[in-house]
Amino acid sequence: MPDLEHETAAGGLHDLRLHRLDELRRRGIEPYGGKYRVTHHAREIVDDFAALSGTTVAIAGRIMALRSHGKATFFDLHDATGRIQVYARYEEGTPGGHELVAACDVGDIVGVSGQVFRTRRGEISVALSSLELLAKSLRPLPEKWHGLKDVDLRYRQRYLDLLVNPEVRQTFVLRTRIVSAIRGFLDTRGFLEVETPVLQPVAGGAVARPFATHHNALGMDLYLRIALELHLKRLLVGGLERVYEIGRNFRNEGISTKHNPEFTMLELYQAYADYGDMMELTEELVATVARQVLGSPVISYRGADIDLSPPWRRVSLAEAIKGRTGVDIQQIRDDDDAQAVAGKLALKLGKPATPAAVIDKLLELIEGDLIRPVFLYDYPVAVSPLAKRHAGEGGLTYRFEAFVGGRELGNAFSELCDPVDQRGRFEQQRGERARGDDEAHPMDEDFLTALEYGMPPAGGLGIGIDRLVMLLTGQTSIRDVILFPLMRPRE
RNA sequence: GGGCCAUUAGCUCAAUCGGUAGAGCAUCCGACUCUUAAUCGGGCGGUUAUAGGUUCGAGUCCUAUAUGGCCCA
Repeated sequence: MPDLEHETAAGGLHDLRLHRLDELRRRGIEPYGGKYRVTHHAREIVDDFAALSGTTVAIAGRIMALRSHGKATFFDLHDATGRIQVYARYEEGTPGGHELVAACDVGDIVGVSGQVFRTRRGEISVALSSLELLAKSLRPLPEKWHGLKDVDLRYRQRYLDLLVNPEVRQTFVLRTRIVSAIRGFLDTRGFLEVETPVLQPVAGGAVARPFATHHNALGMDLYLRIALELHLKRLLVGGLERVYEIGRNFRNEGISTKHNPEFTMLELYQAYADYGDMMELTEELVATVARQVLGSPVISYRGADIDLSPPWRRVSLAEAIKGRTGVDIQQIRDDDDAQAVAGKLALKLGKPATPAAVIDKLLELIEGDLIRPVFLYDYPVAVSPLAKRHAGEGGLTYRFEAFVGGRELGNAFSELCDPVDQRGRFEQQRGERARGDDEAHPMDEDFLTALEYGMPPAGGLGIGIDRLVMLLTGQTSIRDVILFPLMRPRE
């Protein structure tokens, strides 16, 4: 037997509890249980106390605090619904149960049955009549009062973050409810949820660098998808008129408070609709989800109240950029124009000064000011290789982006369904790539073949789910709405 | 990719001008039959992220590295 008086360092604690594990087994107590028949949860017992008082319940959860008074012990049991206090009392003649209580540590997962009652101090509790150890904990939990604050540890060991920081748990519960609300909204409007490939020979549908991988049996290089778009449009060709997918995209780019290499997008396509319909759908969807999940279309974000109720303001991209920077993007027609503007405003592009690059940069400059919901519409063809050309305005497309809280929330357009025009756009993008823009859209012959069979005119919409969750939960970092954000390995 | 900041006990944090590394919680031992951040008494726990350097002396100053955060690209 180790010297318990002196075996209490962190490693020592681990050894100590391993030793206790052996002790328990030696006494015929298995510290890792199986099925436990739970009859009630903490929340129910508190909510239905009047009905449950005096009845016997079986609950299970983790011991998060332990207050031992010699022959009486109180502990806080946490389950998925909340916290309930358990009261264990030493009774003459039944010492066995009490010994087991004494063997419990903070962090252990136990099943308890007993009668519901209220203590003298008024706390609704369960008076323990039997205790079953379901999982012994070998490591100390983070501090009970201050929680876990070290962001590095919070992301790397998210389970601890969830365990001790209730507001974190709440954020992720909201995330799930938001996604469910979106599904409900779309399902009732006749949209069909589908799944399309993550592994693709050509990664298209967006402007981004893909992750590359390899299929051994086929001896074939593949990419992880960067967007859902091109496969969903193939489904429009196939006669599915309203489809959507909520799926993971992968982009091989830097990490920031707005970017995680894998993130979740909603994309939906509606045949015979246009980008005006997509604006209405966007504002309706976001406001409905906010009402369902938060109870109100007015949210508080970074100290500002933002009303998400439709209709949202609509401003052309050209007006928005001109108003803020004085630049008329209609006048940026070729690389010379682009270079002139880039030089005049001292834009740092990081890639060749093409009209597309300069317009992207200008948009980035004004983005932070777009707090209240707004649609910026009619984007140039140069930055919209998959959107239908504007009938009236040369060089523009029927495309918009939605902004809320200073961030892009969604991107939509009337889909380009002319296969000849689409081929031309891809050729154009190939040119951009040849000039050094490795994010330019790749040629996709398989997709063009599909278009050549005839794709109905359609409106398409993409919404960044992580961004939407950030907006609705008041988080300012994408890592706080992704359970396990990408981290460099430690050591 | 660049700049700035952080890294001290399992967790949350102190440490004056460069002069003996501390506290609370957790943990261990003891007391205690209605406590709830239980309380009371007594202990254990540190290569101050890592590797170098300056100095009589470094948690503190310098350099590099690692990880993270914020800002910029």
